[in-house]
Amino acid sequence: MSSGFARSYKLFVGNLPWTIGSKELRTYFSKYGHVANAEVVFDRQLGLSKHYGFVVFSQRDAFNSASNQNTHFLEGRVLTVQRANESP
DNA sequence: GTTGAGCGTT
Repeated sequence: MSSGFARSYKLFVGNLPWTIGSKELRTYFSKYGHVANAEVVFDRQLGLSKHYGFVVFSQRDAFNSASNQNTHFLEGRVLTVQRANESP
């Protein structure tokens, strides 16, 4: 079962609106629990968001709550949340 | 000012 206990609870968040930033992302996921770090990937060449980012939770409870829902809503848009590939 | 499919700038 794809189980995997990672050292950090990192989630890959995609389908982000163009108006969303790391702070907005952290604020949204902060509802589920304490967010250790949340950042949206930006293109250094263009300076625009890449429409996806990463959210790291400090507690498994927060990660569990967020991971329990694969579909999230932010600013009226649907966000795709998956576990990051960083740590298998 | 525009766009869109994906696992990254310090």
